[in-house]
Amino acid sequence: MEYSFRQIEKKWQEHWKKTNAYKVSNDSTKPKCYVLDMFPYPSGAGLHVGHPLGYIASDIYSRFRRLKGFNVLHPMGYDAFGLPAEQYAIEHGVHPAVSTEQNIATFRRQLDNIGFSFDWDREVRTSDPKYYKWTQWIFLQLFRSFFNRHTGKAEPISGLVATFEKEGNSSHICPGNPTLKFSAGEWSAFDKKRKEDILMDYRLTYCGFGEVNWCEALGTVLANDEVVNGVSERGGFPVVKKKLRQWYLRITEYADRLLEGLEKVEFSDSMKEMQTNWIGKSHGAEMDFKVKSEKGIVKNLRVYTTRPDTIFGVDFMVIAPELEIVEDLKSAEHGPAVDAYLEYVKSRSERERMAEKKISGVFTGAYALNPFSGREIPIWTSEYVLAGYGTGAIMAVPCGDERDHKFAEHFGIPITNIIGSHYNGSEANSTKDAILEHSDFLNGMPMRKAMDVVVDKIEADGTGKRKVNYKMRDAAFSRQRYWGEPIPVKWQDGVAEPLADGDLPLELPFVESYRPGPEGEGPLSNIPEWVARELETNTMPGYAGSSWYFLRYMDPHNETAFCDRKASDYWGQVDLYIGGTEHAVGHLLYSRMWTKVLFDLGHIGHDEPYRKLVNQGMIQGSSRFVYRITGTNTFVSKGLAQADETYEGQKLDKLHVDVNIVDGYELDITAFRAWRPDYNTAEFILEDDKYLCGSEVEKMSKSKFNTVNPDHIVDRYGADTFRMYEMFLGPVELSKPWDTKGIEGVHRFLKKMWRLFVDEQKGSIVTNDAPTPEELKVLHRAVRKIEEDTERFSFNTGVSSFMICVNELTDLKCHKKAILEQVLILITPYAPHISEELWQLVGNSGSILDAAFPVFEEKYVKESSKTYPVAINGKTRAEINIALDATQQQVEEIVLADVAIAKWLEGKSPKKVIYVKNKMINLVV
RNA sequence: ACCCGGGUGGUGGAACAGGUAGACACGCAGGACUUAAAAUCCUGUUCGCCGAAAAAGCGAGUACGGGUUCGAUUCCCGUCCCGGGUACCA
Repeated sequence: MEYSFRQIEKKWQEHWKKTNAYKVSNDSTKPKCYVLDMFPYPSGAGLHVGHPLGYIASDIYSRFRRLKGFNVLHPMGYDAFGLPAEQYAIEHGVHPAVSTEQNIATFRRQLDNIGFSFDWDREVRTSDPKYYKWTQWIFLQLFRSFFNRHTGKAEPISGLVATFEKEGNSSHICPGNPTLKFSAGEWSAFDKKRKEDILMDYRLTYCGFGEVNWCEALGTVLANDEVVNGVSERGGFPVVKKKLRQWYLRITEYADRLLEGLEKVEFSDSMKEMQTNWIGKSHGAEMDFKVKSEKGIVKNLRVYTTRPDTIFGVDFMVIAPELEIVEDLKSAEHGPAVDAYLEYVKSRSERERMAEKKISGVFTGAYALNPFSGREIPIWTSEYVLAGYGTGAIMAVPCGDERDHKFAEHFGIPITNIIGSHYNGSEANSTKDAILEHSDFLNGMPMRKAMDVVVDKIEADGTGKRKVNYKMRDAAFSRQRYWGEPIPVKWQDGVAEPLADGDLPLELPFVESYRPGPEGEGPLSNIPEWVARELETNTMPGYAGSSWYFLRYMDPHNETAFCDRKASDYWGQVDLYIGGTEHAVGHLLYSRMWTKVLFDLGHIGHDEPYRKLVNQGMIQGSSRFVYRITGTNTFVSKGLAQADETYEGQKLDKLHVDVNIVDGYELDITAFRAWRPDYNTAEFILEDDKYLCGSEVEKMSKSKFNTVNPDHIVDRYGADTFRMYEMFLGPVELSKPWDTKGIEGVHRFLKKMWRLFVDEQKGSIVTNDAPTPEELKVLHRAVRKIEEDTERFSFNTGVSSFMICVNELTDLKCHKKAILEQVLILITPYAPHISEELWQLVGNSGSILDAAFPVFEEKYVKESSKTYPVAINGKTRAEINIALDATQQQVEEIVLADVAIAKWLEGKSPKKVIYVKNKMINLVV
């Protein structure tokens, strides 16, 4: 009887399905545990070996908690709206709903292959109207709410209207228009449109205008990563900025709550740091500088600075090129240069601007006046200042800021040193600890103190004020696309009217063409009846559906609520959330905000969605390349190609080759010729009779031919081997390129475990003999280690521990049921199929899924002595076995009596003997 | 450019609170079983030096350069390289 994994795995997968083994109830006396994977986008390429890494980890943890007596919710679903399906539709004419359905079917079949414990009755799809009905409903909840800064939470906007009627907006600063002020009387006198416009500036989802990447040639708006070097990735057409009406999520109002919430959750420090930096809260001041310009139109220039103390070190000002006042500031002399520069900046994406190392900018010809000294400061414009942050204008202090310093050096702007010896003349120093010099009334004052002194002074004379600033901006919440949730709003006389809850879902209509409408509007604007109904033509972005899906899993079929309060109270927070760091500041912040809003409005009972977050690393692809002599069909082996990609003076084309027809680095020439018709007649120049490929680590993607389909691995080695191998590769948090070499070892291990139970000829060899102390020690060491490792998500060392355990039991020739049965329970989260099969084989009737996890007992593993490394000055020179309860004095005596140690001491006596119990001994000579 | 990770044998990785660097595997080399192969098992495997070999020993060694410490893969400072994110990919 050999280990026939194909048959075993099929058998148990069918059995689990038949018995509803993974069905989860909302009604249980057991403690709950909610384990969640980040939503996959069902891409057309299907599942590759990188996807399941996190799913296997969460599946192991789920099964482990179930064995520990928890009611475990472990669902799966699909983030099914998105750009790729729409792009595919444009190119192939297949409706996104159809291709998405197919992709999901593929994903599901592939997932089923791996033996996950998902409760598929709870599957959700964001593109299903039954689901997005509630995405739209939450959108309307946001629309009908504002953030009350006094209570610090979302409240119905109807309450705000009541306040306006009584007292105007004096107690509620308008977040969308901070200078807006009106009385109760004025409010009543406003017409409907005016009132609605004002309310829009308070709502948590609101309409405004924003810049998009507009590509005239493609007639569409492009995502940032579809723009490369200022042109479209597809076709290479010019891309410019265009202002369009957009919906936004007023997430900035939640900035402080999102920061505070981080203290209550278990995310890695780096994750918290990324979110904190993204929110970017800073304390500083807004300051007005009087302006001297030729045209004389601009009176003041307002800057935001976090360092008001450096006011006397300001040597120039920089304003963002897109600020309209640039037009009014430029002088006749500098006008042409400014215009040319603005033209250049227009073609630059924000990312390119930030990543640019080359310094660029132009002087506008205007000056700002230092409010204290009256000194004239030249005003420049440069792409390194972005319009969206602060006021879009900065006061540049070269001696204290690296970027400003480089700019000043590049353009030869004289640098004022206000920090004395802290500035070395060649590098900025951003210290806050210097004593100020060349700073008028601040001279001799420590910088930290000067900050307050300056702000007090400008607040007193009205030229500025303290200001808290956030780097985070409100999130754009509309897309000029088809394949997304329709926004449930009608436009009547320029006023956005929300649909009634009863009219939801607002279903996505069928379209003939996925082409965008005129002037970059979404494809929905091409549908006459949609436009006739005055419906919004933008759709929601990809992150809408994923901002709340974890709630829907709790109560997926509810038709009267997004999630019953009883269900969300029972399941509460996600106890373990596994996903990649690429979602650090997008999805994670949005879903945290939505959760807070739903909490504030009383729909759920917790305001942080995820209690603990574990980041899984990315499985990268290891690409392979062949080298073709340009213009021929002859391929040169890697080792023969020159470093500059030439061969005997001829140029070579470096081409991706399917990794599945390469063994290590050696190309399967027959398979290569069969791969594509144009390679049928390929010729090869070999080295050592082999064709060797080049390699590079890249993101796993279909276009790079480096994807590996888990189906192939499962077919060859089985799901249990695949699961354990993915874990064995290394820590889940780490990224690593996929490589199948090594999988044999894991497969061998499972066969070795199998042989503890079964002999090929004799069948079962399990006995009912009583275990020896040695066997119990092996078992309990494994229990302790595996429980610890699983608990702290160290699955790779967990797999090693199983190997050690099985190796030792094999050495002991242990075939005892009392031991082996316990090992099976330990391993069932990792390898559920084989353990279920052997569980049955040793004579159990029920499923191993609900067995009780073994309880570790110290008494079986207790040792009385330890072999200590004995070092002299930190170098290990001997090993001595000493009782664990030995005292310092006993240890010293034993060590000094040792021959090897005596040799090294050369008769000297040690200055000090360091003895760390159960660790080591070190002699200092 | 900025923010966050990572860098340990030929390879994946281990070392959990600063305490024997290289667990467990892969690969490779040698051997056993076999007509042969597969499967399985056994031995060795960081590098260098010493040595016919084995044993034993010595020295170096965790990207690089410094520092703290009796002791650093682990903590601190600086540098290089690779990956993720930077707001419309998901």
